[in-house]
Amino acid sequence: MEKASTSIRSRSRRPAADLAAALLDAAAVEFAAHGFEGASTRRIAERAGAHQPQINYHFASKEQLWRATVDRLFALLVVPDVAAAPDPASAFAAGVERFLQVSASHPALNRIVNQEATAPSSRLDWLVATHLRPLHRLVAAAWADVRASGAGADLPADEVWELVTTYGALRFANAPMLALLEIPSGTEPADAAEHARRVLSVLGLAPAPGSRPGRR
Amino acid sequence: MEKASTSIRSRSRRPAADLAAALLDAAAVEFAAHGFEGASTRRIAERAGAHQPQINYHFASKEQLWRATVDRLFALLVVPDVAAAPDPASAFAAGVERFLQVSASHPALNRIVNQEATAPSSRLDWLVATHLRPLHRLVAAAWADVRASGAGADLPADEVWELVTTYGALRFANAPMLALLEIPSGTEPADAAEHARRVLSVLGLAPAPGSRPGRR
DNA sequence: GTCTATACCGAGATAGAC
DNA sequence: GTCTATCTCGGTATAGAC
Repeated sequence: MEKASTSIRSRSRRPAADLAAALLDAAAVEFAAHGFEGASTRRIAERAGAHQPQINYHFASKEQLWRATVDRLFALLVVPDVAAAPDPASAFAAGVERFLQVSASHPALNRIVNQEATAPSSRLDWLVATHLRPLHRLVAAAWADVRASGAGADLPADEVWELVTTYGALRFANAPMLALLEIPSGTEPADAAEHARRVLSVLGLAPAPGSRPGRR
Repeated sequence: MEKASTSIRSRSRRPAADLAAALLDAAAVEFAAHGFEGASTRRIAERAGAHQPQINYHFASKEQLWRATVDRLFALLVVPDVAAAPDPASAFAAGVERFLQVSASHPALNRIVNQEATAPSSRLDWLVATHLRPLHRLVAAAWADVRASGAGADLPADEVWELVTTYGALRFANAPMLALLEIPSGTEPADAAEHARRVLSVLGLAPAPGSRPGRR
């Protein structure tokens, strides 16, 4: 599409950590747009302003680069303040909003997950075992707390997971398609917050900034 | 993964139309699993029990094969009985169920759409202009009728479109991932019908086999 | 219409000078 | 650590015998 800078940086002119980070940023974009098999290390390197063999130097292989990219994206989901919410319902709502904020600002996360989700592969096995299953467990436990506190709609935890990861996240992951359909899908924090409100409303956790949860 | 049959059919032993259909079936699976760029015409031909150059004979190019594959999948969505429903709400519900039945029996449809949805491309332009925009218009008009009849939840048409295409369809498109998460997602007609009931419930069109629409 | 053979290109990865 | 040069493989597409 477009050159990273004017051309490739001259010579050994960047701290190694910076280059690794630039490669990971570029890899996220390319893997998200073309999938693992469709993405090319040449284009990733070009986007990062580097030469293609640099990838094999800093990462062992294309697959290792992919894993490092995924690790970096999922790390954005860990919330700094654990359990700083007054009740299970607002804690859950805060988690959903956090997820959607990251989904809006880093659409590569859900794009990569959905690219892998449609076919069995060693990458999908790793993705589920390393990242998705722990998250899924966390969400299930948190939803059980919400329900035990009397809040939330009468939905099983798996339905909640599906609603949040599909209806919640795809608005940002599929932004190029929605734009062509003229369905507005802003990615500013305020847009993500508004979308989170809609998702939470389906979950029976209506506005909930203060309290007053259990609706339905 | 696995050979189509024992090996490639001996010689000119299949009507041309059959081979074209077999190639389209194989293409749907491969494009759905690996995306346009990740799929290979060699594997598609192999899966169809044909030789790779046959693809360029029956279809002009990989891209033309892809378009023919998409056309064939979207053709499954056209309902034979138009306007055979007593009221807008049950007509809408029948359309949603039809969509989810096809999504369950032919997961390639939504997989291919989602593969393309994440990045601009000439394929996405064609997909939206040819198939998605007409469908989107149809759904918007049908939802307006539902709302005018006093039925359905207080949601804008675009939200309804998003809910149906994401929460509704991804359960089947992402089945390999959901299986690893041990989230049950059967693809039998009864499973699809049950899922349709859940989706329709979110839309405020609860059971609605007979009538009694407007809930919320 | 179908086959074999192959042209041509771009992929990921490696060697070795600097 | 970074570069150029190159290896090997698999991709799409085409030529031409049958």
